[in-house]
Amino acid sequence: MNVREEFRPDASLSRAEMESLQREIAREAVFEDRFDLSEPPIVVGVDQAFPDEQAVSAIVAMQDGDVIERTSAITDLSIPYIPGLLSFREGESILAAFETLECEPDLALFDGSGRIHFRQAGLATHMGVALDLPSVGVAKSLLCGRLSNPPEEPFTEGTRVPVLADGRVEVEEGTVIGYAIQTRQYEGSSRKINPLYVSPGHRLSAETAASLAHAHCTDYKLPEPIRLADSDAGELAREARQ
DNA sequence: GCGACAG
DNA sequence: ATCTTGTCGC
Repeated sequence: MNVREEFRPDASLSRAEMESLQREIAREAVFEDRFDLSEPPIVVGVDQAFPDEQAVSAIVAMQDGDVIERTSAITDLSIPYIPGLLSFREGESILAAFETLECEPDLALFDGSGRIHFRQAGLATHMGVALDLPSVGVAKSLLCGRLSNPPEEPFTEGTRVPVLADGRVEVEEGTVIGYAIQTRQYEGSSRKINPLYVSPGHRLSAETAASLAHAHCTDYKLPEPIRLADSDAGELAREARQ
């Protein structure tokens, strides 16, 4: 796939420059439904693993329930993990992997936040804008924002709670920036499963992002394309270490 | 100083 | 994320 070079994450930028680029990305991002899905749509899941000081990004493309392509890339890591700047640490390897992808995806699911981000430019938003591809952020914990009228925990399976912008997000407070979704839950057990925090990356509304992510959680808590990409990345990381 | 922090 | 064994539950 083609990459918009002005948005390629550059780890040599200063922290202030990274934050400034994120504000530009957020202005470029569209948090409304502006996409067309081919029939049947091609959905890719993206995930990373980190052997030593390197980043492995794996992409799994699925269509109609089948895997149609798998690809990956490995790059050196140059900056540490800093909350809010994740895409600058992991973005280069992700884009490198996309540049080897042969099929034309309709949608990408990322492991991390999209609009649920201090400057509304999380990993899924940054990558979605850089690739001009409809994207969704699927996080396992909440970076910022707050739940709106959450029911009593643990949430029952199927529960969907709006995530609202709080004082830490650079947008009008109360804006719906994503959803907490309980895709799986135990019944009659003392154990509990945490919800997913889904947010639009690019070209999608929060509602559509939630529905699309949820629709791909066929067998497990995580959307299937992400789950498979996670296992691919993990396996490639083991090989890279040895 | 306090609180809060995706992967 | 990563370092890692055992352990609980079906």
